[in-house]
Amino acid sequence: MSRSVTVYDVAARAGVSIATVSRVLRSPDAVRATTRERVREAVAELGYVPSGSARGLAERRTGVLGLYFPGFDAAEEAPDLDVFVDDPASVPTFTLAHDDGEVHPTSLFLDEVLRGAELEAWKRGFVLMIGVGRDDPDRSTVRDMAGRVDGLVVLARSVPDDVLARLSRRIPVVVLSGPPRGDDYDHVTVSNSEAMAELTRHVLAQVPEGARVAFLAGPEDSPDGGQRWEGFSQAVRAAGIGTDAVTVVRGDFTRESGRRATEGLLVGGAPDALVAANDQMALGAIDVLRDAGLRVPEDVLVTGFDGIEAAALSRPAVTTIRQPMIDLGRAAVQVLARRLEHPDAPPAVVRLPLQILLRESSQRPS
Amino acid sequence: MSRSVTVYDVAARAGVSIATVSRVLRSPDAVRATTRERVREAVAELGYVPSGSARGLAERRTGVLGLYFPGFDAAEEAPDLDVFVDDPASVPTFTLAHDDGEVHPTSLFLDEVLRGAELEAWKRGFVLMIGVGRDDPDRSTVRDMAGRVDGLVVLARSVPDDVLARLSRRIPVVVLSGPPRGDDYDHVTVSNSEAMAELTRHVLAQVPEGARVAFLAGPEDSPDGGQRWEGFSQAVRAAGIGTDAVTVVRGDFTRESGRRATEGLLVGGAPDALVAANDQMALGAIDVLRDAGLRVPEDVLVTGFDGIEAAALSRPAVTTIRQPMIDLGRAAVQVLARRLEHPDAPPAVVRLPLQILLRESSQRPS
DNA sequence: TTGAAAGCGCTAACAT
DNA sequence: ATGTTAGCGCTTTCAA
Repeated sequence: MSRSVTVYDVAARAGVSIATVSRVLRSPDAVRATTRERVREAVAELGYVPSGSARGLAERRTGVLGLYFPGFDAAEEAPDLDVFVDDPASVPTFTLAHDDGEVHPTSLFLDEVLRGAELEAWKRGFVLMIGVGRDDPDRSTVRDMAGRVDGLVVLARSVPDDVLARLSRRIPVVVLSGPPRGDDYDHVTVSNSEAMAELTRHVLAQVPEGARVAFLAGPEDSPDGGQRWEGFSQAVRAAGIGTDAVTVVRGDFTRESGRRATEGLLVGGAPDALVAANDQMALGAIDVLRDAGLRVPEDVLVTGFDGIEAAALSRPAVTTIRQPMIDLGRAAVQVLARRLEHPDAPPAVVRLPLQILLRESSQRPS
Repeated sequence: MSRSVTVYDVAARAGVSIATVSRVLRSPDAVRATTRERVREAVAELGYVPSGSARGLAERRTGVLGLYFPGFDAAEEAPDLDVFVDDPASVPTFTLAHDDGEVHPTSLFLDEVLRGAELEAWKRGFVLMIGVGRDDPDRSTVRDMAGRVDGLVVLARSVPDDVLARLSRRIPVVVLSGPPRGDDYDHVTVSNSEAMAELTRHVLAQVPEGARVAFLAGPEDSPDGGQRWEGFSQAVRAAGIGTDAVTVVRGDFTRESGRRATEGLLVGGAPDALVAANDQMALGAIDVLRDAGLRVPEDVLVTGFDGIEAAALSRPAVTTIRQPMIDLGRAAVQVLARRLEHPDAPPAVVRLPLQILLRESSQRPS
């Protein structure tokens, strides 16, 4: 591990020039079979692994694609972990705990996007670098990444506009999820509003004329939340429902906020249907409805959005709209790869279909 | 996007030498304030982003750590996704589906390890590169990675021994999860067998003398499965239970295999307690027990292993042992970072505590 | 088919 | 405080 083995070492060992070593690695057919073998042996004997940095520099491409997320953890929340305790005996081998199923509602979304991105990157011969945006004043992480990759996928709104603009002067950038704005980046997104409108129609079809309908909105500054609201309100308007029959309460996408908002809602009397802007809040709403003695779906229809696992496992199972998470990741990398091949193609906007999953919570028993 | 901006461009623009530009970026205090400002302006105006390859080459370190997994997807299973349809109208914006909660039991484990690794890497100023092992004859992905990173975390058994040996000549390698073998790598792992023994004792304490106990084992070649079996059998022996009172059936860690194995088990009569080598199989077992009219935990005690979300959400909630997944990732990166600082320290083995989560499925109502 | 040599963009002595 | 310059390890013409 002292000094790394280089082309020079391999060349010397095989009795050839470094150019030949390079050729054996990159275009083996350009080298006579016997020499090729000699070089390969030297490579194996020395345990040679080419330096990615040197390659990247010479080739002017790194073979790496980047995926940049907004923080899926609060870094400051994570207690320091220090595995190097002085007294090994002080580390228990297990701990016993009574547990009532505390479940971390962490970003399954990002996990799956990541999977899709990795798969597609691999198919195209790239490896994937990931970075997470934390409260990092100058966004040094994403800039670091930009210097090391051939292209970057960033989640919408995870990078300030000016930083993004700067990075995109060096490498192509694809913006994932979130409303395509009229910028010059490639976008990959989903049809939030259309799908929500369709789901709303499905709900409205099941409630009586003049029923009370409620919308449980997300935070004001969420573009996804905004699009979902638009889809809902459009369907409601199209159904000729007056605004007085519609109540809107707002949460912040957490289950707890769904509970609070629903409690507020119930003060004015229970609605016949409750359309939530995401699954977590829908689950929170169901908690509160149940406590209030209301049955879902018999008394109140409830729907969510996202397709998280808890929505499927909950009783009643919650009707929702699933994001094509894996495909979002795959599509983003595809778009990036295409951009690398055609730097001057016009900006692309790819819109992926959502899947509406009809489950118990939205089916009024007839 | 034509030719990238380099130090030379910045230097020219600011009217200084490239060394000064480099200094402004790396040790700003070594440069007079006015020059520093001039350089910074040039950087901003040109949108300069330093090349990671060039840096890596000059510095002899990349600032990147690698995480290599065994394939969490069957690449060949994934249908090709091609987002560039000629007729955009052919792409639906949503699809409607009735759904009964099919849940993908994918590797939550790896997702969380990844999170932990990324967090710790970030704290230490590294970025993370990830790679997935697929049926790739010459393991080119992991070798590619090895050339691009300063250190590598590999999941146990995801890389053949000879390949690993070769990579470790270039960069330090940490092996994650799985039994530490007497090799020269650093290892980070958990106390599978001790925790399983403890859980088994908990179960045995609740069944009558002479009760029938069953173990639902994992695949033969799984080291984790093996260690869990050892913990179980050791506790059973220690309790003075004869081998005739213990039945062992084997599955492959999937829910379906848990069902099949349990069906086979029931042919010989229901056991009083069923200890499964993972959660999925425990859930499958509960499916079958319920269908057979047996109640959990009243008639049969059941336990799992892993701490997946479905185990917490299922009714009855399943007693299990949770892997400290995030901490595994964090610890692996810590060990790697330490190795980078002390290349000659003796190989470390870090063993993280497991958490036994007692839930309904293993508590005989008294 | 092979070798010599010129970069690739940066860092870090060493000079000034 | 700043500039000059020699690498870092590879790829890729261009010659032989």
